[in-house]
Amino acid sequence: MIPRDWRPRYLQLAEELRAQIVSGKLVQGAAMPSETELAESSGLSRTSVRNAIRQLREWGLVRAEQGRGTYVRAPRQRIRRHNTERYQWEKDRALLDEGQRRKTGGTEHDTGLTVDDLKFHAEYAQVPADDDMANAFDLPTGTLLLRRLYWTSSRHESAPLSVSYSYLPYDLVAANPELLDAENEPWPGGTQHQLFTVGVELARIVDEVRARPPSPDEAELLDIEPGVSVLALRKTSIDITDRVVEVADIVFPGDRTELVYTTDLKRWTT
Amino acid sequence: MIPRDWRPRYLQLAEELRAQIVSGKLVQGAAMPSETELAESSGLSRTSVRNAIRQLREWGLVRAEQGRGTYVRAPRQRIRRHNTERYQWEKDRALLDEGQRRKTGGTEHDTGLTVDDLKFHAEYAQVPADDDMANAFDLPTGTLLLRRLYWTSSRHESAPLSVSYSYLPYDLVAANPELLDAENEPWPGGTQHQLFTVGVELARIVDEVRARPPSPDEAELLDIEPGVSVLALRKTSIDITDRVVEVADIVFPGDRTELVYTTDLKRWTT
DNA sequence: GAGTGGTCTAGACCACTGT
DNA sequence: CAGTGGTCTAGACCACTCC
Repeated sequence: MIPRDWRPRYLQLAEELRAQIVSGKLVQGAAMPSETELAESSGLSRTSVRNAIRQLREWGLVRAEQGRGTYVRAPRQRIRRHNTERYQWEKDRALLDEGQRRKTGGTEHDTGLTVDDLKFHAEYAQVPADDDMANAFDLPTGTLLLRRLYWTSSRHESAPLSVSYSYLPYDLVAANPELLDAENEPWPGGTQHQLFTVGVELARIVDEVRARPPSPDEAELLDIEPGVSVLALRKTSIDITDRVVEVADIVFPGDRTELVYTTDLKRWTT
Repeated sequence: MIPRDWRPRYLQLAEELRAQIVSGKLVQGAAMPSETELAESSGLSRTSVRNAIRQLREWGLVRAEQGRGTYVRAPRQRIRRHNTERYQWEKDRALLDEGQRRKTGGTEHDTGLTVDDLKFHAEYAQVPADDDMANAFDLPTGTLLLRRLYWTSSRHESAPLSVSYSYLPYDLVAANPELLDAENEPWPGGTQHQLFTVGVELARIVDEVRARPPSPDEAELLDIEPGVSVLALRKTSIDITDRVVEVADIVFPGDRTELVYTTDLKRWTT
């Protein structure tokens, strides 16, 4: 006797379609049948079909585009970001000469892509610190900050791998006017070398990691479907005088990013 | 002239309700009006009301219970888990005598709660390694593992703060039969002391952090609504002979957990 | 203009919870 | 039992895209 399937029918449909996608029957980039077609072929109402498709979107398997159709997503470029090693590597690199610094950046480190595969975007602005930033920097609310918006995307994929807002105290970086101009990005050697030019050496970096739903803006920028969360990283850089010198809010698409941290433990001395 | 509100009406309703919740007009724990009531009072169909409520659930603001009603969620116990410091602290603690080890555990460290506020659950099983685990341990598929399921919850909140599957090579821990019995949990001094009793000293711990939608089981255990992601942490412990001795998959509710990592940087020696 | 996904309606039956 | 949320139907109109 065949056991009856008591799951809701829209879920059954969602799982049938999922099976077709993972098995390759529906190839990546291909258009799915329209909702009306699916309703007819499955014998369900369009409402139920839409419920099924909502599932598939939350699973990150399909992308729906208003007026065009629903498409099977390509499996995306995944990033593994080894932050512990990355930060030390960036610090070491800040002392190299320009030629060596120019050779490679942090993102290539993570993705295995070369500089030529990547498109880089930077945008600078001067903003007063809101309460949150003032608190993060331990400076008065309203203190002038340099806000830098970055994103980097692969040439093969339009959506960026991450979007990052980096904040620096304006007075700190104004000592080197070149740091105020977005035209100088991508800066060889990155932020740690930029800080080096104004006499700052980092002592430690604190990463706070959360998962949360994307804002509408973030969902569009990162090209993720509603229901897919983002990894939100707040990175706080502290220099050797115990002063917070940079705060960065970095947002990654949750479905293709992995953050890796290594903790080295001190030896027992028994 | 008042600008017309072009957003969908279900979203407008969702935001009205959100405003009532954050302003405290709808107090935490209180029942929301039923869907039928909301439909009447808002002049929308029940379908649209349900769309609005789905939004509120994804925002983590309300909980819907089949047959009972929809309730405003209490703001939840948040955890900030300082893993870098925690792991070193656990290592140091493993060398203390039992009385001192018994005093406190790792979870209190994170939450500020005392031992008495916490309920602890442990469940042991022997399982053969699947491909994933075999790969993580660098052992043949099918190797016998000890699988330990843990969860800890606050007495004031039924849902656990995290759910953790910890895997150990069975042969390794079998050297101390006490380690095979879940009755000995919570073990004073935790896993690092358990490993100490079989002669293992950890050299480093690698954490891999992702965000993903919860499995149905996880959603129920952690009491999160569909659409709220979990933070999934794979923690790999490596001993001083470079052998993987523990792999733990730990799942946190994304809407109330923050993982914190500190990277100490080496001084420049210019 | 034809076809797509997004919104919306007015019903219906069901499983589940409380009394 | 009545009331709740979960599923489902058979329609409708809209904004959008592409031809």
